[in-house]
Parts: sequence; C-alpha cells; structure tokens
Amino acid sequence: MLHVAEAARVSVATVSALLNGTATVSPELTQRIEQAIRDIGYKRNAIARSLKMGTTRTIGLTVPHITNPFFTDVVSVIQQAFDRAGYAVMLCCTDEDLNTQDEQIRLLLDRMVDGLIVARVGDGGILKDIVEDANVPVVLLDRLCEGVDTDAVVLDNRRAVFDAVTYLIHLGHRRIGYITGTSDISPMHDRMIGYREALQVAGLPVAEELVRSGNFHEIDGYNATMQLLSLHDRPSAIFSANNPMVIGTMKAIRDIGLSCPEDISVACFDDFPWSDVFVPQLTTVAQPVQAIGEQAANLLLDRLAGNRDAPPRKLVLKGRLMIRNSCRPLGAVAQSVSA
Amino acid sequence: MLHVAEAARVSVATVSALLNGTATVSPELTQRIEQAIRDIGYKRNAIARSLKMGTTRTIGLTVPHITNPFFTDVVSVIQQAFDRAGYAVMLCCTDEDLNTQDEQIRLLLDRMVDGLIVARVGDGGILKDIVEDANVPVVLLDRLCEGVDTDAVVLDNRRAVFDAVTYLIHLGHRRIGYITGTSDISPMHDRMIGYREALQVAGLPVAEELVRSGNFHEIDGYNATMQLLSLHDRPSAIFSANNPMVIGTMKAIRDIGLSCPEDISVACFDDFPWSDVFVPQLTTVAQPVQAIGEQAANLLLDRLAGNRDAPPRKLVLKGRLMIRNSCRPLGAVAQSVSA
DNA sequence: AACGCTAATCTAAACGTTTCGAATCTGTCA
DNA sequence: TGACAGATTCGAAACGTTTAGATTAGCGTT
Repeated sequence: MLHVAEAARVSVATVSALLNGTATVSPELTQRIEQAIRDIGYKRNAIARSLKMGTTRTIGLTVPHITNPFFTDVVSVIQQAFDRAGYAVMLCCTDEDLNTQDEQIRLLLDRMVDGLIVARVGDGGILKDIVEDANVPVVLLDRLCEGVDTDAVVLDNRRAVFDAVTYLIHLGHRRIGYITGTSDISPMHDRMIGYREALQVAGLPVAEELVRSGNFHEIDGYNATMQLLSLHDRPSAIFSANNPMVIGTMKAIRDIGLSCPEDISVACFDDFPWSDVFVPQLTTVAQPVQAIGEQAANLLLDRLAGNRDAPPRKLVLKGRLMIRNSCRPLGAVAQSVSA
Repeated sequence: MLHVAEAARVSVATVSALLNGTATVSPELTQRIEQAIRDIGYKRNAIARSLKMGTTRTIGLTVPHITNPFFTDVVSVIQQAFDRAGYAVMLCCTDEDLNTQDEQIRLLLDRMVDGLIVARVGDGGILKDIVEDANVPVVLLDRLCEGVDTDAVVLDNRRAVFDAVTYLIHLGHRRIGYITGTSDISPMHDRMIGYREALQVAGLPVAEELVRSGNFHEIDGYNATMQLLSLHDRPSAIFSANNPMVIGTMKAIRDIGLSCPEDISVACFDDFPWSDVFVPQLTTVAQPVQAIGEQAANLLLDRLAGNRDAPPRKLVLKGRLMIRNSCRPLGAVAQSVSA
C-alpha cells in the first residue's frame, strides 16, 4: 500500500479510503491510485487488515469425520454459504476425540476466527468456556451439548427413529436389533429413546441383548451385527443409527451367509446417493442436509452481522423416512417386497 | 502480551523470548511470566504474529467437489497431515468452474496462506501466474495443468483405464461404452487415451457413438447411459470414468428395465466404501487415496520447510483394478459371475 | 477583505507481535 | 582495581493496515 501511495503521489490514508470507500476521493487521485495499483499489481494484505480491524472474515468448522457422507454434505453446504458471504472456512476433523477437538478449537481461536460451527464430540471441554466468554459466536451442529447454551441446529432424532422403528413394527417385526454410536452425544441418546418409545407404544418388550453400541465406524457396525446375528433368537430386522456402521452391517449379513431383505431387514440413519441404486435399495432416515447446513450458516452469519445479544436459538428439523426395499413384511404369508 | 509483561514486571521482549525460546530467560522471570500468563489467561495472537513473521501456518486447499468421495477421502488425509504439522487448512470448493476457482485462490492468497494444494479446474487461469511468481508454493492434485510447471501428484490414469477396459475385453466384450467428464482436464484426457489404446491393442474399432461425455454429475451419467442404451446396437459393457456419474449409469440401467450384470456390465473409476456391499458389487479402479493425500501434503510441507529451489517433482501413482461382480463374461456359454 | 463552510487530503497513532542492537549486571582475569 | 566476557533484559522499530483528527484548498457571504 505504501508503494502504491508513493507511485500515485498520495498518502496511504487516501489509498485506504479509496479501497474501502470510507471517504470520497477526487476523480483525479482515484485515477492515479487505480493506475498505480494496476502497475504494481498490488493486493491488500488481509492479515494486516485483520489485525487492525479485529476480524478475519474466516470461520472455523469442526466435524467428527469428514468422510461420513452426512457431514460431507453439510460441510459442502456450509462452505458454499460462507463463500457467498465472503468468508473463508477453516475445516478441522476431530476424529470423535475430545482432546483433538479442544486442540483444534484452540488452533482456530488463535487464528482469530470470527465464529465457530461445531459438530461436537465428547462432553463440554473447552467449548463451554468459549460460549460463556461470548467472544466468538458458536453454533452447534447436529449435536447439542449439555450445559452449553448457544445457537444450534439439530434433527428431531427421537421422532425420526420412532417413525422408522414403528414402520418396522408395522411390517410385523417383533425383535428389532438396534446399533447405536457411543451414547454421550445427543443424537445417539435421542435416537435410542425413539427406539425404546416405538417398542413401548407397540407394547413390545425392550430386549437389552438386541441393543449394541459401537464407535461409529464400519468395523463397529460389523462386529455389532455379528453379535446380533449369532443370538440364539436372532432379530428379524436391524436398525443402524449411523451411516458408516450400516456398511458393516451389510457386510456382516453377507459374510454370515444371509441376505437382506429375505432373511433380515435393515434400515438405517442418513441417506446417501447410493442408497437407491443397488440391491437392496436401503430404507433410510434422510436428514435435510441442505437445510441443516444453510440454517447453521444463517445463524452464525446473523451473529456475525452484529446480532450478538439475542437469546440462543435452537432449530429442530424433521427427518424423512425413505422407504425402499431393504425391509420385508413379516407375516403369515410372507410376500416379497424386493423390486 | 503487553498485559502479561506488565503483570510480570517485565518487557514484552522478554515475554516473547520466553514464548518462542529465542533467548534464555532466568528461572525467576520465567516463573513470574508463566504465572501472569495463567492469571490473565493470555493467548498469543496468531494474526499479529503472522503479520510480523510473514507466515500464517495455514494452507489453502481447493477441490472441484467435496461431495465426490474421492476428493472427500483425499481432503481428509491432507487435513490430517497438516494438522499433525501444526498447520490449519482452508478448504474451498470450486464447483468445476474456473472463475470460481480463480476467485477462491485470490481469497486464499489475500489471507496469506503459506501454500496451496489445488485439484484444478478449467485451464490455467490465475494459477499459472502464481506458480511463476513462486511466492507461495503450489502442489497440483489429481490434475495436471498445461503450462503450469510445479509439484504434482497424479494417477497413471491412462494405464488404469487401459487395464480396466482390457479386462472387459478379456471377458468377451466387444462394444464397450465409455462415459467421460469434460476432457479439458488431464485425468479425463488420459483416461480416454487408455480406453482407446485398450481397444486398439485388442484390434477393436473405436466407435465414436459409444463415447459420451458429461459434466461429472449423476444426472450427466444418467443421460449418457440413456443414450448408450438406446443405440440400435447397444454396448454390452459400460465404463464410467467418474464416480458420481456411475450412480446415474446404474439408475438409467434400472429405469430402462435392464439389470447389471445380466444385461449389461458396468465398471467405473474410483472405489468407495459401498462398492462391495450391495448387489452388484461394483468393479472399480481404486485410487490410492491415502498415498495421494500424503504425498501431496509431503511435497508441500517440504517446500514450506524451505526447500524452494528444487525442480518441480511429479509423482505418478498406480491405480488398482478391484474386480468384483458387476461385469459378466460374454461368450458362447454365458456363465454367471455374480455371487 | 475577512470569514466560515465543505470537501479533499494528510499525519500519526494504533493493532499485537518479533527482533535487532543496546544496556545492564555478574563474575573473572590480569 | 579496572577491563572484559557472557548472560539477561530491555527499548524501539518494524510488519501493513485503518482511522481519528488536523490541515489545506476552494468558494460563496457579508
């Protein structure tokens, strides 16, 4: 900027004024300055600007796993939204680990991000302090956090699983296996409640041996399914509360020599592009990823626009049961449902 | 830092020296300073530091689509690698558009990223200038760029498709449809060459009506497949050069009332977690995503560590044909291959 | 002719670090 | 005892911006 000012025989203040439109500058100087900028190929240094202004026009986004297609989709939507608003996005993966998450968040704060969108992991950690300090606005994504009172966008997980399990019950299933992630995060907790409620409403017992938990990965789904399938009175249907784990479920079914939906019905949480392409076409609970991402972005952008004092807003969106053909009716006359 | 210095009755220079270990500071002052830091809850401002040091410990990463699982995986690996090295990653999606890409890159450079990893789009654009200015190191990912001479990690695309198509030919297929993305990026260009070479080597004609191109999206694959399948002499196999497009291919096959592999064989580029879970299990060309991501990160980290003058390095990795059961042998006696 | 008003421009002080060279202190050696 | 070396510590300039307040110029009024 100094060089530009010199070349245009002008003070840096004038250059700054022109660039930011904070004061009128005469046509003559405008012309000289613009010429100098072109000649020199000057680019304004955003770091210096950030230092002075106290804002970086950058936000931090942390997710447990970017390879989980649910998060991939949401990240993509959020990225686009902030891009449109002239913000950059720093992406971090916390790998379902609280320490990693705390470290990542610290890293982001050191870099003075203007705001944070967090699909949290573990319980509390540094997040609580940050929200309480209220220096940088935080939006929780997908997962609420005990004792952390801030903007959030989540799904009505209880209801979504309730509907899915009720659907299985209507098909005639009585013993429904349930595979969950670690239950210290709100969606897993709520989904489990949905499962139990659906059984209760239908007057069915909740058999604890039918509930297995794993750590969100394919291998966990595989192991859990193996256990369920080797029960002496094995379930006729399995609901998997997480997308990567359902891959493990399908593999386990195959490896054990059964097939879906003939021998066992399967439904799961989170839709994905492939779910209706192959056989069986998976019955899933689809989350409105577009809306989730956009709402989260809007909440944060609103805070960034200055609306700091409004009370925390919690948006609860609805899931949608995508009925395909991985679940088979069970009854006196077992009629096939597959395509 | 000023506050810390005051609280510890010390100069800011000493605090800085302690924090960076750039000079020895006496045990007594060390103790006072550390106490003050704890009391105040001081965090070093990375922006001010960046301004002074001229480095942000942040890199920029641009990909055409983060929802394409190939890129998702690579992004994930790169993110982890830089995380370990203490760098943050700014992620941008260019949406297969050159203008968007140029804009994103400008945004990143304004923010003074220390380096760039680019899965480019379009041809040249601002990228060429940046590489020539040699101010920030650039690593090309997945896609080379005409006239841009810099570090790069790519696949031997020609060979990978050659192998896959040769496999189809060995199975007895003579009319093999080929669906490509827009050919202005190197992988698509090279893959097409691999296709043609495989046909030539086998002494088969290259029928232009069997080659269709689309814009990387599911819908493009769908349309291309529809066209191929309505040919009066339709192909017995289809190779899709891109992963999202193969979804469209499978849907088109289903919608037209055919089935894979009985009526038509399908193979495609890029493996993904679901490819061997459902029926048919897709035969794919798997890219070594882990290696690609790590190598790209290493190339850039090496430059960032100061090795600026080494000549551009181009790493070419090998794909791997994952033979499953979406391709069926064609012959006098058509024997089934499906599981 | 002196005045005040407006518009345009500039000067200089911040923002929070790092770092160079100078200043101080301690103890050692001639 | 005084000079010197080494170890600590400090003062102040710099990084590239923004911005409040000062300065200047132009011009119509009285």
